[in-house]
Parts: sequence; C-alpha cells; structure tokens
Amino acid sequence: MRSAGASARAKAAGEASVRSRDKSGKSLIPSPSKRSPRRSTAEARRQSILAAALTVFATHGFAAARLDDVAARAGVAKGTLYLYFRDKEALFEALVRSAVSPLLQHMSKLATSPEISPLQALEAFFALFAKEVLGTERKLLLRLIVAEGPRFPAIAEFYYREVVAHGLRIMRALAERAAREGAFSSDAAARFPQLIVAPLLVAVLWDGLFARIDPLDVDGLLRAHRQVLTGKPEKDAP
Amino acid sequence: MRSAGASARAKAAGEASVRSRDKSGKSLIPSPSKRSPRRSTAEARRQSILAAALTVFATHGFAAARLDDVAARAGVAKGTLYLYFRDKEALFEALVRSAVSPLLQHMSKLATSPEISPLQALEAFFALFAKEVLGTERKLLLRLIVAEGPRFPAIAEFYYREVVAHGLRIMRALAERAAREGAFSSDAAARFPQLIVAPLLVAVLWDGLFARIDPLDVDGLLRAHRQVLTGKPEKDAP
DNA sequence: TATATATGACTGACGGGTCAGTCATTATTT
DNA sequence: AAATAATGACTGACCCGTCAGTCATATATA
Repeated sequence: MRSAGASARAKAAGEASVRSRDKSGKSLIPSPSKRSPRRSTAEARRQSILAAALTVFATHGFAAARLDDVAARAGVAKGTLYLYFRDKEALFEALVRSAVSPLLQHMSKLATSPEISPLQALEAFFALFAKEVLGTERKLLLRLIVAEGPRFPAIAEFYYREVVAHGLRIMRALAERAAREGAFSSDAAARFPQLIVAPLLVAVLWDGLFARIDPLDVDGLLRAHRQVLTGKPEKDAP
Repeated sequence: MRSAGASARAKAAGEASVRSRDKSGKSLIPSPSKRSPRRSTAEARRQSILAAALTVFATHGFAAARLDDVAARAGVAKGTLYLYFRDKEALFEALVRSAVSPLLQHMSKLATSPEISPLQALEAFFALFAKEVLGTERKLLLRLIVAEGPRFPAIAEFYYREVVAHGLRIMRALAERAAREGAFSSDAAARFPQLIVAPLLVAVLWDGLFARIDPLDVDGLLRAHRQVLTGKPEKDAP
C-alpha cells in the first residue's frame, strides 16, 4: 500500500505541487490553455486565498496576521496555502501584485483617452479613484503598503515602478497640457505631479484612521482640490 | 499580540507610574521639583526607554518590535521596562503621546503669531514641518500612526483630537484669512484645510518608502504647493 | 461496464523557534 | 537594616512551516 517513495522524492527535490510556481516573481499563474477543469479550480482557490489574505493582512498588518486565519477565511487547510505560495512573505507579495494589476489597467485606459479636456480627464481620474480604490478593499492595500513598505523594499520598489512612477507620468502629462492650455494657473503641478495625487492619499488614510470620528466628504474634498489646481475663484458645474 | 479580544482600551487613561506595584493610588508621574537625584534618574530612564521604543517600533512596527531590543537600546534590562510601563501596548501609547507633545507646542507658537501675512505664515509652517518632522525621527512616528492607527482606535482618536483637529483648525483660519485678503484664489482650502497639509504627508511617506529609489525635492515640492495654493502664475524670488 | 491502480490536491497535528511578561535574586539608596 | 530599584533567566503561549497520510478523481486493466 505504499509507493509513497516517488512522491516523497519529488517533494524532497524541492519543487512539486501546483503548477503556478512563483519563484523570483516570474511566471504568473495562467497557462492559457484551459483544458483541465482542475486548472480553473486551482485558480479560483488561489484567488480566494488572495482575497482572504488581503482582509487579514490589512486588518492585522503583516507581522500580526495569522496564516491560520487566512486559511480559515479562504476555506482551505493551512497546508494548502503552501501549495500556492512559498511562505508568508511570498503570499504578501503576490497579494500586492494581484491587487495592483487592475489599477494599472484602469490607469492605462485613462492615459489613452484621446480628446477630452485636461479638466475632464482629471475629473474622470478622481472619480475612478473614488470608485475603484476608496470604494473597494483596495484602499486597505494602499495603507498596507504605506505601513509595511519600509520592511519590504522589494515591494516598495515594485509599487513605485508599477504604480507610482506610471501614475505620476500620466499626471505630469495631464498637468503639462493643462498648463499650456491655461486650465492650470501654473506649471507647478507639472513639475510636482505628487501635488495632484496628494489629496487622494489623504482621503484613503483619513478613511482608515478617522472615518468614524469625523467622516470626510471625499467628493467635496476632490472638488475643492480641482478648484485649487485650476486657480479659478469659483467654478460651479452641473 | 496578546489576547485578541480583550484589548486595553480601558487602561488608556492610566499611566503606569514609576513605582512598581501599587494597586492603590494614582500617583502621577512627575513630582515637579524634587531635588532627589532619584527622581531625575527615573525620568531620564523613562525618556531613554521612550527614545529607544520610537526607533524600534518605527523600524519594525508594533507587532514585530521586540521589547528585548527596546531594553537593549535603552540600556536597561527587560524587566525594567515593566517598572515604567504596564505592557507593550502602554509603552506604545506613551510613545505616541510623548512625541506628539512637542509638536503641539510648535503649532501653538504658529497660531499665536500676530501680524504676518498668510503666505509668510504658510512658509513658516512648512519650514517648521520640514525641520521638526522631516528632519527628525518624528517622521517615523507619523508613518507609525498611519500604519498602526486602525489597530489602536484609542491612539487614532487621541492623535485626531490633539494633532489633526488642532492643526486643521489653524490651517483653516489661515486659509480663510488668505481667501479674504486675496492671497488664495478661492475658499477651497478654507473649506478643506486637508488640502494644505496633504503634500506634507506625501513628503513624509515618500521619504519613508521611495527616498532611496527616487529622492524627493521636498523644498521644491512645498514651493510648488504654495504656488498652486495662491493660484499665482509664477512667483520667482531671488 | 466494472474493477483495480495511480495520482496529487488537500489536510491538520506537530516540531521548533520566538517573545511578552514574570519573579527570585542582586544592587543601591535611605 | 529596611526599602526600593534593577536585573535577567525563565516560562508558557503562540504561530510559522512541515510532512505523513487521506481521499476524490483519473487512468489502466479485465
């Protein structure tokens, strides 16, 4: 009734288990060929683990997060986690990457918007942020990165390259156009696109820290922000 | 972390005094002028523990911070920590309180500045921030609060009441005056003083996360920010 | 089709390291 | 001597990561 030898040896060799190997950040999950129904099950499981991880990590922070909790919340046994992720840290990194990707898609969509005014683009961007970040659990991720970034230089760098640099590039282009066309009162925002994004960050952090003490009128904040950026005394729109 | 549920909201009020085992009185910490060398020694020891704690907590976060490290860095034995603070959580709360106090003094000084222009006041405020927060370990505390705040509602609330609300009140007054006098192009910043502070927060977080990848020209950022707030096209000084 | 065999995804108890908090002992002050 | 302050070895809970074993499903054989 044995023959565990083969399997044991394979595992001993180092790398067995699920196909989605995630060493050195390379191969992402999907082998596009969908032949096996197994494949989709595995992917779904991976997703549910990531979803559970986001909640648990965001609630307790990296160090205090318990993988038992992640497993329980994902509806799997603890050992299963290790079939999908090498260790706690790899899970955390995969979590950040997985949550960041949709953001990039959204941002790219904005970048390629052809012929709308800078102000409209700005408004669209803010609206997108309010809906897709503040309105979802992704806002937790943002705070998580702020909190854990210094202890995960690889993650901070990844986030900088993939999100921050990209986002600022878009904002800078937008601000330059706005400055040229007179929509912005100066090129200040073009030189420091961080100024455009800063209130968004404040909104997220405020939401996480002070929401229950003193809720923030995000919409009003962002409208006021646009007003400041344009330098217009008052601009009431529909 | 200790017992998950219980938590120590209740003890937020009481500070562990220097005396080790008194279940009786509520001896406050500083007996004002006592010539006893003991008293000053105890206070100095307390301070060195807090200083050590700031570094260690800021480096590792609350959960991953080791009290052995705090003790070693403060030059005391671990048991000594418990003569000054009830437990890890009380130490953390005391740390936040102790680091916040000087900030309040500084801010109050600004509030009482009598007759300078709003722009000068703004410049002074930014300079103060750059020097007293970005230039010291207090910037670590700021990130620490962002990171741990959600898990310490008492601290978040304390910080809101003592620092955020106070600071925003000052900023709002400043912005209202600036709007009246025409220094600001609208009352947007007066309605949402967060807009004035947002770039400062960005500067702190950027410093902690991306400084080594892409250092931020804080001075340039703040100058550009003032430019945006005033809505002036270009204001070049020598 | 029915039965036997093989596979590997999944489980969960457990080993082992870590660390907050304690307390008997030592050192210092009064 | 008595009281107070400080020490650091110790304990026990906690949790990450492991791995021998299970079982549902797929494949091979009769």
